[in-house]
Amino acid sequence: MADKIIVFIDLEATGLDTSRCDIIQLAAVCEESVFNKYTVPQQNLTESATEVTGFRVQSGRLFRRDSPVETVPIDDLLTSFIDFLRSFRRPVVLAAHNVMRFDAPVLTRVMKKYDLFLQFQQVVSGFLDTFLLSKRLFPGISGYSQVSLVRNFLGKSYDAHNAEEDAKMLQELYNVWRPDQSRVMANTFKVNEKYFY
DNA sequence: TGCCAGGCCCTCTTTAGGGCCTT
Repeated sequence: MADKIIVFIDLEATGLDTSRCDIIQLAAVCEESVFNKYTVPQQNLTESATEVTGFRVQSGRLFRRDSPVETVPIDDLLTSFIDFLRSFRRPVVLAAHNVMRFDAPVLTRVMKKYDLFLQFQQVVSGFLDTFLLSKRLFPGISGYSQVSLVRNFLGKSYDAHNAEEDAKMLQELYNVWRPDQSRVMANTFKVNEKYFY
């Protein structure tokens, strides 16, 4: 684990169905390095995703809360994300909240769809699930959503469902928690193609 | 027509059900 570097990520998507949703925003944070890109999804957002994320597509353009957002094609987003991860020149562990139930299946499926999974697998060694980690670290607290964890441990509210802000807050939480290596290892999972979606 | 994610975890469990967490 010592040779690895943890990159905190978050993605916003058109819905919760990991077998078919499209990525809208992908963000990654590692100390002061930040990656954040948007793409126009190919399918409509579910009603709840529109409500929760504030994204909508109109005339082929992406808007968040009525402000236009600069976008790139999805394959550009994915390749530049891999380039960003490769720039650390160390095996990367991608950390996200509930990553095993959402971000990992989506990322894996989409990387495979664009023939980028092998490249992805070459730079990413595992996924660290901070949702599972937080439940092990702090049993019995009132809730484990990222919003409630940020409120309880950092004492602030933030622009949730903006992937960049979510990733930055997750890094702050992790830095406050300072979990020992055995806890981190126990909640880190290998990258493979067998995610259920 | 009517449905619409789904695996993990917990417990008033195991011949099961419901809540959590992600968008």
